[in-house]
Amino acid sequence: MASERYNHRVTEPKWQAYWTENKCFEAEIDPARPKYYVLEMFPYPSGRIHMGHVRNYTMGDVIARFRRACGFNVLHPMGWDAFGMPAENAAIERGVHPKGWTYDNIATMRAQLKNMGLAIDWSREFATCDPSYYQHEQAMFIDFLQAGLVERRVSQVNWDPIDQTVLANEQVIDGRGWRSGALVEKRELAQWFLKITTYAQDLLNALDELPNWPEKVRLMQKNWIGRSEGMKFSFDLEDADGNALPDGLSVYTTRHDTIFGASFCAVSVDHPLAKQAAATNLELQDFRKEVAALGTSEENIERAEKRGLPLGIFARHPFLSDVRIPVYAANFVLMGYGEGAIFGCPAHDQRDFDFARKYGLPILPVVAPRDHVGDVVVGSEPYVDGAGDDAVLVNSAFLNGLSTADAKAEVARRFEESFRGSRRINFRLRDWGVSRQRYWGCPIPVVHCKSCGIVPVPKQHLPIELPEDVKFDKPGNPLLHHPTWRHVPCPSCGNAAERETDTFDTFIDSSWYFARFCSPHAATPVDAAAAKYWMGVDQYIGGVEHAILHLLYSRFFARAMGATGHLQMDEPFKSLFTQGMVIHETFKSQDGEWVLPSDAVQTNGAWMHRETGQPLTVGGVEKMSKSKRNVVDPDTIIDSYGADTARWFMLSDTPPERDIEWTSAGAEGSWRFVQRIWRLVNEVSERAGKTGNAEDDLVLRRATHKVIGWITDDLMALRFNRAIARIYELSNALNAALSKASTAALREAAETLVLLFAPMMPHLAEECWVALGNSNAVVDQAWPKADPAMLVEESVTMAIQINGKRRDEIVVPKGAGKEFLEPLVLALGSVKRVLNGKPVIKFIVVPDRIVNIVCAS
RNA sequence: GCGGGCGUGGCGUAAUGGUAGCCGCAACGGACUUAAAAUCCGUUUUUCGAAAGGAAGUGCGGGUUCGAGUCCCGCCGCCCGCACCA
Repeated sequence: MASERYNHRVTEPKWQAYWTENKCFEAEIDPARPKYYVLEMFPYPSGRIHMGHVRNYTMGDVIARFRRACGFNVLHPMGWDAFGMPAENAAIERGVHPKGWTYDNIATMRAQLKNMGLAIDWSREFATCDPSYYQHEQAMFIDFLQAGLVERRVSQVNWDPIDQTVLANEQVIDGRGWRSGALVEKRELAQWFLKITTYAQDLLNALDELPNWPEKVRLMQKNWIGRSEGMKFSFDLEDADGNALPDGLSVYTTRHDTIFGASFCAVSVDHPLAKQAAATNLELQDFRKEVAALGTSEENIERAEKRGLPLGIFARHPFLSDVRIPVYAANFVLMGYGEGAIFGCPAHDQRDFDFARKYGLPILPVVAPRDHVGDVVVGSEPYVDGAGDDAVLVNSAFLNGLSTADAKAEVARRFEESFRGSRRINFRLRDWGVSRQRYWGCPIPVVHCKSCGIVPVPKQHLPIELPEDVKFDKPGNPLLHHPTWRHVPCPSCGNAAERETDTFDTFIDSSWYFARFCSPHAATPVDAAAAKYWMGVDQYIGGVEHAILHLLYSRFFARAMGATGHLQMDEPFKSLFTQGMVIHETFKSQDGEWVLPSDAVQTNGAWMHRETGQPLTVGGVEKMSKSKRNVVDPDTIIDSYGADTARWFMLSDTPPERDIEWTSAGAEGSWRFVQRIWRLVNEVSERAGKTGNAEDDLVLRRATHKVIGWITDDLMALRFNRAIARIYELSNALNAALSKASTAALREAAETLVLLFAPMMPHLAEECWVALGNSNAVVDQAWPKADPAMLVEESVTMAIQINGKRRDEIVVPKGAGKEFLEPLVLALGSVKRVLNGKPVIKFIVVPDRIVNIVCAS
């Protein structure tokens, strides 16, 4: 009966079971149909799903169901990014095993996701900690090694003292570990590196071929790769007495045009020259320590003044035989970029300027605006512009009068002629250090042998599985403390050798999972035929926080897999969408403790604690986080309102790329709409065999077919909030027509409505479909098509403007032209009144939209 | 500092250069009810006006256009990303 409420607790599990039993979402290769691969960034099994997951997976699910209805062969898989530190922390804190903890979490979260009613092919599910997954990762690493894409080298690494592991540059944020938040230290360690820099140029170029990626993300990657065109050249060095030193000083610059403005050279404190000088210079030793301790965090950089110590040696100016400039060790020169050494041109660089001011070094201007008059003077700021054609070189011998570009070319030519230097393109991008001194990760499949050196594990010995009998009783890597695991014979000579005890950065696991989903049970990492059919991902959805790390690594991995014959597709993600966060009000008690929203109640406009009655202060609306306790548990919402309500809320009102604020009022609103739809549909189904007013039928039918077109366009463009507004419109139109239109028109509108919201609220759609008397399932219905005949309007309402101001409106036949409109409009009382006898200068008609009369004002 | 984005009712938002505010939330009024909840109907940018009907209005100041929330120039504010990268 219509009076009965829609009961999600019964309905939702029923339809979930139906979809599962009928294998509705299990994807199979079908060359006859176009494929569509929808993927949301797979979750880390932290314990329970959060609202961010609900939003992300709802969006992906709408796309999957919509595309499926449109006739695409849809692949929509799910898996688990299952290696990582939290599992080890749980082991340390609670004595559970990382493996058990992880798989338990997966079981919980899988059940939660299933409650959401997602159209996922669960037969393809895997976790990255499954040996059947990571063995392929190990095999590919060996291939990468043989292809020269892997290097082991001793390097200064970012050491996280809390997690006791190395971090990639990308994982250091403001000088702190991205996970632990600990101040990162510098250490020298032998590490494995994936040579992402091999593809620096290609990774940069290909960004232009990703038009369906957000501009923001492409820019972030561009900046991260950081290409700069410059020159590497060397200065001759001499000691204080003018005796030539054996080695030169190699520097990198992008402003070689300013060479005549050079007044000092500066090297990093880690530069060999600085280290060498420090051996006999106590002051310099202290300075090096101090700089190392400061790190490179943002605040430090802001605060740190430019400082340096002279090394007591001098560089000869390459073009001025009588000029020599001092060499400093300076805190603002980075060893990791260029040559770890620069020449300073204070007049045209802010840092050099600050440094020169502090140490009284000459500031000689060598670039000036083209239209400058008289002597060029240095003000309180360096002149750093002048890249274009509006600046010329001055005080620069043979460069005088040239543009900066021409001057660069001339300096480069002279340096190259004299073999003193060469043009050089530098990238900010560093190779990817992937060794982690942790247990819960993929073991790196190599053996260290005293006689053979580094020996890759033969592929037939893979997977190298993690031992399960490990202890977490002391800091550091449990694999290193395991009594037997690492002791193995050398695969090459058979003598006693040791396994690598480092494991992979977990970002490797997530750098190719999308390819594995194409053939999750294949004996090779990727089955070529499956990948050929399914790849690339047609729509990838995730948080913008992965704009650099995960997305750049994945693009690199696709290339490396291409070089080793595993994948024939450089760009894995054709379209990328970065969704906004879920935010929520925060509450604080009087003693400054964060309070759960579920404990906050409002009485007479004031917030108080549900139990203690203590008044609460309302804080900002912020990202849901455990620390601020402003979280809402999806389970609670799904239990009380149903998955469809939660899904509907996540798609409503706010555009998907923006942050959405979860409110209980909004959730209740969504729930009411679910009930309203149920009531409407039942009223329609009870209204059998009634004839209606032809006029009302037409109005309803037109609304129905117009909405089909709108929603189709909106879903194609991922404008979920707009699609939802249109659904409300159609349901309002249906409601208004209930007592007036014929049964046929009502049924058509109701069935269309159900099909249109089915991607968003699939359970409700199925139940309504049955209530309307259908014996099949919505999941098998094709997407509705608008009847063009219903889109043709005979008359339109046109606005009438006078001098751009709206004065009236008029209903006229569609397509009415100027000849028809002019006499009609000018005869209107409202128009006559405003014109007040003034002559019409112009009569503009925008067909079917607007009439604008221009008259003297 | 560099780069990007955004600024519209009480709130979330909508608007191929063409009637600003669709749709939702909240609020208010009414119906139903013994009552409440739920539901249904209606009102809701501001302002003047009894009404009819005016006026103003998309952060601020200019410009282009018959016409600007939308395009251009200059500001202000907020958000995000990057940052001693030579």
